[in-house]
Amino acid sequence: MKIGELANATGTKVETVRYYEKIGLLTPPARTLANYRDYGSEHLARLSFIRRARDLGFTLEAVRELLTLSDNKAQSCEAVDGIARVHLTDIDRKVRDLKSLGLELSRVLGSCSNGTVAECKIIETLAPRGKAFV
Amino acid sequence: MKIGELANATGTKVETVRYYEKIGLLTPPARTLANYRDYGSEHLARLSFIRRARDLGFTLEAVRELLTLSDNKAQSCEAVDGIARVHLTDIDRKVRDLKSLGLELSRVLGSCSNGTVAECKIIETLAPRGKAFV
DNA sequence: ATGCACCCTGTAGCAACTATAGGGTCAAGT
DNA sequence: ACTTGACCCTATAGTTGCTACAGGGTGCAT
Repeated sequence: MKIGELANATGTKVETVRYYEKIGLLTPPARTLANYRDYGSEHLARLSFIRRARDLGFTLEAVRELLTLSDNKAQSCEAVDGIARVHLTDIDRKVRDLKSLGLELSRVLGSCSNGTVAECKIIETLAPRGKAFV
Repeated sequence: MKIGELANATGTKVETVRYYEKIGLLTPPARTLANYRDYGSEHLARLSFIRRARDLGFTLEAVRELLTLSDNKAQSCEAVDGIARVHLTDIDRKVRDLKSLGLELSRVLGSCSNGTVAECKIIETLAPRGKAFV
């Protein structure tokens, strides 16, 4: 498929696709006679992963790391373990944060629909954690 | 508290705190005689919210919007409703994505701990959605 | 054969930080 | 009293991750 089709299917800008190729996140695809990029379904899956991981707040470096889990079939268990473990704790935290944020938004929305404007405690849902200052 | 303490308590760089003030996300705090910024606990809560929302992949503009839910006590139900509703669907999707990503990482980790290096299907967990190209 | 929508490379601009330069403040130690 | 080190100030330049031109080629339909 052509770059515009790939971009469209993944909700990406064409320029961004070329950018990912430039920084080595996407392998350069085959070219047509007219020098157009010609992508296959593996590019589609990979780009989709990159975009959604970015949307979840992972940096490109983190994405690159996650992708090596998939790329490098014959790597040591320790490497895989290390990468996966770090990102797992990260993911757990994000799920918790998103859920409490979602709950508070639902609460505000609910009170709104029954006529009153509830006081929004949205900030408190993501209160300081860990080394809080006393 | 001083800017360094606030930054430290929220896992932020001092420069970033000043940047947020410059773009109007944080209200300018009181100053000491020596012209040092002097923050209170409301700044701590607000900055913590901003940082964690950013970490969840919300843009600064989205964060600004979420914060208005909290700031502007006397706003119309429709405005509140609109903002909350948009971000709620966003949050639901993110939770789903994070969970399947987390599951795949757990699977890889599990197979690793029992000696084998499983083939990593991490890319497939965030497969193209919606307008997939056939 | 001529639009029009798409593709190419290259470069410049924007968002959200991050680092550096050049200088002031303050508590601790000597 | 003074200096040293960790902190603060403003202002500005650099980095990351895109995004938007500029200037030109391709390809299909009218």
